[in-house]
Amino acid sequence: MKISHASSIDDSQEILNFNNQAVSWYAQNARSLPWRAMMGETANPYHVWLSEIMLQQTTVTAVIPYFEKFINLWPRVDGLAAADEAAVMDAWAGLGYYSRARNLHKCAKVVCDEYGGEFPQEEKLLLKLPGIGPYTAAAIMAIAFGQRAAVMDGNIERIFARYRHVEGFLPDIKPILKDYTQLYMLDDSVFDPSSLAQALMDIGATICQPKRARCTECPLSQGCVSYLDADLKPLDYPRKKVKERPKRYGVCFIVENDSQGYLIERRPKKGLFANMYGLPMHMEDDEAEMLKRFSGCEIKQNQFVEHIFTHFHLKLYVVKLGVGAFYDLGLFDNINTEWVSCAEIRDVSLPSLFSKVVKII
DNA sequence: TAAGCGTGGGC
DNA sequence: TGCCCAAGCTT
Repeated sequence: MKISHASSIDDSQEILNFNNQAVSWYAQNARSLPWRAMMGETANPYHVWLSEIMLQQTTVTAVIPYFEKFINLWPRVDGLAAADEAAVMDAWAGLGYYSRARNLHKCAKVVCDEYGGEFPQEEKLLLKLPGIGPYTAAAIMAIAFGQRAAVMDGNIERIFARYRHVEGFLPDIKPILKDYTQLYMLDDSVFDPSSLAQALMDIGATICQPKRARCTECPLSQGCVSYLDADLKPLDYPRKKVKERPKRYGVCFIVENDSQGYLIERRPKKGLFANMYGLPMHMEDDEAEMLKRFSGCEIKQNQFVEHIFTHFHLKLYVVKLGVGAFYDLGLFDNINTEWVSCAEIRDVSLPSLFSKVVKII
C-alpha cells in the first residue's frame, strides 16, 4: 500500500479522529511546565512568548531554569523592556543563540511602546516583531490566544511526515507538511487550538521521537500510514539531507596584567557570540597555517578546549601572554576590551566556550 | 536560498 | 567517543 500525500486527504472523519485522539491524550498526559497554563487556567501571553523564544532549537530541560530566572527578574514585559540590554544578555549567558536575547529585548520594547504592553492578537502583527517567525507567531496565536493557527515546529513536522508518509527530504518537504497542519488543525469551534498544538508537541517529544517511536503507546497510531504499512518504518521519516561539520581551529588569549587582571572583550553586535563578553580569540580554517601565524607565542599542544557548534567543530588552543606580547599580535584593532580582576573573571557571564577556557586557566 | 547562529544531553 | 538532536529566526 502506498498513499501519496495528494490522495484521500479530504477524509474529514479521519481528521476528526486525529484531533479527538490528540486532544483526549493531552487531557490525560500533558506535561507540567512552568510556562504552561494547566486545565482551567488562563494563558499568560508574556510567559508563552518568553518560553517560545527560549525553546527555539533548545531543550525543555535547558530552558526551565532560564525561564524561572527571567520571570523572577522581570515578572512582566514592561520590566523586561525597561531593563538594560546588557542585563538581558548576561541573564541569557549559557543558553546559546544569543541573537535571540537581543531580539527578545527589542521585541519587549516594541510591545510596550507600540502596543501598550499587550501582545497583538494578530498573526501578521506578531510576525513583524523581532525574533518572532512563522512558528512562534502561530504558537502564540494558538497557545496564548486560543485561535486557530498552522503551528509547525520540528515535532509536528515529524508527526505528519510519519503519519502521512511523506517521502522526500527536509527542508524540501516543508510546504507539504505545512499543508497538512492547515488541513488537520481544525477550526477553533471544534477543538481548542492551544490543546491541539501542545498535544502534538508533547506527543512528538515523548512518543513520536526522532530516534524512537513508541507506536504502541501513540494515540495517533490507528491512522498513521508509516506505522500501519508493514513495508514502512516510522523512524525513516522525515528524511534529512546530512551536512558535514567542518573543523576549525583557533587560539584564545589569556592576557594577564598584574595590576588589572584579565582582558575580556565585548564582542561585535553580529556574528558568533554577538554582543556577549568573551576572551580575545582568533579562528582559522587551517590548523598548520594558524599555528604558523602564532608561532611566536608558544602554543602548547596539550593546552586546548574543544567545542561543537551546529555548523562547525572548534579546537581552541589556550595561550597565556602579557599585554605587550598580545598587542604585538596585531589583533587589538576593532576589539572592544575591558579589564576584569582575577577574582571577577569567574563571575562574568560568558558563553559556555569561554567558561570552559576559564576553568583550565 | 542557504548559511550562520550555541549548548547540553542521549545513545 | 562521536554524532544527532531540541518548541527556528535572520540575513
